[in-house]
Amino acid sequence: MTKPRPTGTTRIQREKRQAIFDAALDVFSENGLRGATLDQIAARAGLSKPNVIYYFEGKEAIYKELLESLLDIWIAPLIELSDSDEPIEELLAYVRRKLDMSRDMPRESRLFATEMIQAAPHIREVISGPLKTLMDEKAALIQGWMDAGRLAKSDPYHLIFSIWATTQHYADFDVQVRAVLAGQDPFDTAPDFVETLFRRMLTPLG
Amino acid sequence: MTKPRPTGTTRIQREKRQAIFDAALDVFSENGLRGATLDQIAARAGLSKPNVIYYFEGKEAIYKELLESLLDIWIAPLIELSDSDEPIEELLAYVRRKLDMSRDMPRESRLFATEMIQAAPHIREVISGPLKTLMDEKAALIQGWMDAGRLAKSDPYHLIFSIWATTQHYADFDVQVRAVLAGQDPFDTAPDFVETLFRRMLTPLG
DNA sequence: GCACTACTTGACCATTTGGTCAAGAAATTT
DNA sequence: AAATTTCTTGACCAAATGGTCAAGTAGTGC
Repeated sequence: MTKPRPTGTTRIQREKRQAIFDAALDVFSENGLRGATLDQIAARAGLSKPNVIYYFEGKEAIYKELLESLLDIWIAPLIELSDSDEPIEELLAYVRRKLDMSRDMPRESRLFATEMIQAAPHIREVISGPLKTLMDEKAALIQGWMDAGRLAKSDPYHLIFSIWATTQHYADFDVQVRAVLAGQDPFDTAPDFVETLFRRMLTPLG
Repeated sequence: MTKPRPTGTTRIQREKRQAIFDAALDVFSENGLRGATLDQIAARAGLSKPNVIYYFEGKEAIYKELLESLLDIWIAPLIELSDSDEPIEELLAYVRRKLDMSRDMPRESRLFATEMIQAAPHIREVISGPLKTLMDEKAALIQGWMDAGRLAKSDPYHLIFSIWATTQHYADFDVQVRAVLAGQDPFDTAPDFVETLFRRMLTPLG
């Protein structure tokens, strides 16, 4: 028998659970699951440690629920990628959305990055299940565009990987990027660069 | 007064310290500094915990010395990037070396990635000092090629970032990449893709 | 106001973990 | 082989940490 937890959705429950999620996102994205402590999360949420445990089963449960609640948001841009008369613009819009997410949701990006680097023990099934299915679907869409000559030919999977890599880099390695750029805001210049990069990659030759 | 540590370089000291570094690279790259334990490191090195402390000041010291000892190796490819009659081939060779490192040294890649994601508290000075200087130098080299019309114009800093991002992605997100590719070895197909990507990006238009 | 439920927390506990220490086992030197 | 130094570890400790619990404090419906 697990201890009873609040299941309803009173105002107070929504607020406190949200506060815990916010705090947990801060802490987990900075230190990973193992490096984070309940005390840190509780302090940053403005709650006592037992109070946090009142709302969640424990540290691991917070982490897992947080990851799962963010997964949908995280892959939404890829889901939105759909057939279009202008495949290049469609893909560049995807690139732009991903770059916007790196700018506006860096903690989420780092959270997923850390989870992936550590072999994704908590979302492995999602990755090799629904995410793979989604990737196959979108790769087929892109392949179709390539076959129709509307897009330069290349490997659709690696294309998506390279979009992920270049855009997420600005969130995950923010410190390094900013140190090297010495004060200049990366997001002032990155959009133009990545657009150029992928436009050249996608545009069929002459 | 800090406790005396072995300073000489006897055979046994070299071997044991190396064994600890190897084990630490495993453990730190999987869990980060805070997520790793001395017991894990000791066990994987085949030593007792006090024995590990005999060779290093402590957990943090192992981490820091490991990071620093790997830094040189890690940035060596960028140092090697130098002036050439064929700038595109020179840069593509750099891309290839970085991709080879992702394939052959994934633990090192993940170690640095985790450190960066966590705001690089242990190598910040290196990043904003020597690494920035190196980047400025290489960016100027690349800018020179662009000004001479031998390379398509773009932002040299972002160009290097995108090379880092795309190549390191295959090491850091190995699990995800392999899950999506369903058994196919990423490194069979990645080299061609990244070469195409950057060749198109670098080749001046008509 | 009263009864009842939802919420909150100080004090506490068991385990994990970074690190110490004294004493012994191997090497090495003389 | 005796003396000396280097290496090794079982037992131990203090702090950190995930989690519990009983007792109390708000809310809420009547």
